[in-house]
Amino acid sequence: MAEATPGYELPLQLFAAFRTIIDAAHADLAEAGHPDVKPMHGFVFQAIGARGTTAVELGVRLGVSKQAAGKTIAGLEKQGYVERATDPGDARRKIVRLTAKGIDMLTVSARSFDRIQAQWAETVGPERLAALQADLRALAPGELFRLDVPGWFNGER
Amino acid sequence: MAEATPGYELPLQLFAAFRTIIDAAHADLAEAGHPDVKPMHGFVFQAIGARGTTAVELGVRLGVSKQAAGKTIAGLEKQGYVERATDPGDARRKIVRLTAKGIDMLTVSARSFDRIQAQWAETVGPERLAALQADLRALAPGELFRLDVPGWFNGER
DNA sequence: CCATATAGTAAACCAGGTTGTCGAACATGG
DNA sequence: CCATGTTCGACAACCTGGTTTACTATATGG
Repeated sequence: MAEATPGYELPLQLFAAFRTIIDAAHADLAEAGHPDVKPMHGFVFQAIGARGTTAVELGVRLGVSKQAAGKTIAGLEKQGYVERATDPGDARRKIVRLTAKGIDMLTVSARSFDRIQAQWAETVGPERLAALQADLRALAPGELFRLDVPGWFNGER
Repeated sequence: MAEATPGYELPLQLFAAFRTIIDAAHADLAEAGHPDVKPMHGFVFQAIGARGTTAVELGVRLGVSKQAAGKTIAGLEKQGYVERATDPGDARRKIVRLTAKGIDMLTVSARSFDRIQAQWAETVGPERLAALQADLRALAPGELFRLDVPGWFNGER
């Protein structure tokens, strides 16, 4: 039983699927009043979480340096999605928290991802989707939240 | 039947799987004498193709400006993967062609992708992998060869 | 023959990543 | 109680790759 498809199609299919989800979620976000968010911001907000975080912690979660995390935070702060407050218990730390706008974005994107997942479950059947996710987990184990994507895609090996 | 996983995990899993394949392929490439190629370059080489192209055309295919395409070409030329020749029929154009090294890189990566696919088939079973690919085709229809990935990643919306 | 369009290049800038350095604030051992 | 070490955040310098603007050289069509 030889492969029906050349091996290079598999990564392209995976990426196309990823891209399809991101584009759909982005369409939802633009419609819900967040037209200026970039593809990966939803994941960044997910990593920040409702309880807030710090630059160092965010860097660890995203798999990037604390400086890069700091830059990202600065940018999101300028756009009004997060705010920084000093930690009363530790004057070195600055707690990064989502603003109301950021929380709204997180809510919308979470709802959008759920909607897309449900739609996919409807398309191929819930058990097929569950099998797909189980297989993906088996085939690509490890940390899910590696958002050093630009650096990875263009970067060193 | 609620989803076992939050919806945002699905795109992350898809991307992680994509990234796993790309990383494995580049490990193979490094071993085969191409240690300095980046993930993006596979798309670029695919866009150049065996017949060659020009900077403007490459920019269109990759979804970036002709200047960005020109920069990429310059970098690949310096690394010896492509070469530029003047078009005898139009002195403005410069035809970009893969060198033997570039073609070797394509060959190695194609073999690598086949190997990874076969390994995945072994891991989850050929029929599960076939089902996964069939589902991906159903869920993310449309053009597989959308090479405007560089522009899409960092691009607006 | 000239006006316009196209190919390629260059400069200045931006985004986002890296490493290195540093000061301020905390933690801890002597 | 203080000296030392560590952690957090910030800054600077640099890299890659993208953008816009501007320019030259070459084609091409009215």
